[in-house]
Amino acid sequence: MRLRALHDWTLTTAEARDLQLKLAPKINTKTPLKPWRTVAAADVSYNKFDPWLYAAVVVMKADTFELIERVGVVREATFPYVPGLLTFREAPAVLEAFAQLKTTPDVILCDGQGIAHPRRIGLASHLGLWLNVPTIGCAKSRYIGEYDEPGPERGARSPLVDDGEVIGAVLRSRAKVQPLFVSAGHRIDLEGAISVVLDCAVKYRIPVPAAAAHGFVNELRRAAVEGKPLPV
DNA sequence: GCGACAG
DNA sequence: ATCTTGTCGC
Repeated sequence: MRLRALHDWTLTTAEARDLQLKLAPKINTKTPLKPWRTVAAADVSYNKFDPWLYAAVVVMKADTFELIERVGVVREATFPYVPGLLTFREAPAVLEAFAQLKTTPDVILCDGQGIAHPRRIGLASHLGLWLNVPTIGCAKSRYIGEYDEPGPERGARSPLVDDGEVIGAVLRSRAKVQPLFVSAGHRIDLEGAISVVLDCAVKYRIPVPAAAAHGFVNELRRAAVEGKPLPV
C-alpha cells in the first residue's frame, strides 16, 4: 500500500518528543467508523540484547478472518525502547512491512496506544498519519490514565481518563480475562475502535488479526535465530 | 526526590 | 519485548 513519508526517523529523544508535539494536533479521533471488509494488524518481536527487529502485518477478511495477505520484515533497531517513544523504535520496521503490502486494509489494529499517550500520539496514532487509514490502539496494559475496573462480562468497559480527558477505554474483550486498553489511533473515534476490537476478539482475549501478527513475528524471529529460511 | 512507565 | 512448567480457578 502507499504511505506518505512525513519525516525522518533518525532523531534524538528530545527531537522525537518535539516531533510528537508538532504532529499531535493533526490526529483525528472524531471520525465515525465506516463499514469495513478487511482488517489488518501489525506487531513487532525481538530478543532482548539483540538489535534485530522482526515486524509484520497481516490482512484478513473481517467476516471470516480468512488470511488475505501478510508481510514480514527483518530490520535493525535504530532507537531504544523509551516509554513515550515506542513509535521511534517500532514504526520504521512496521511501515516497511506496510509499504510491501499489495492491498490497503479498511482498518488497522496496532499493538500499543493510540491517543492514550502523554502527548496524545502513541504508536497507533503516529502510524495512522503515515498510512492515512483508520488505526486503533489496542494495548495489553496501561500506559497512562486512571480507570475503574470494568465488569467481568465480555464487552464491559470503563473510561480511561487523563487530566480530565477521556483518552480511551478499558475493555473486557472476553469474560473474566484481563482487559485491553483501547484508544483511537487516527481517523476513527473511540466507539469505532471499541467495536472493531470486540468484533475481532471472538475466541481469545487478543483480537484474531493481532494474535496472527504476533504469531507470525515470533515465527520470523525463531527462524532467523536458527538460521532457517524466513517464512513468507 | 520518589515512583510509574505501551513494547 | 523475552526467558518458561506447573498450577490455581472457573
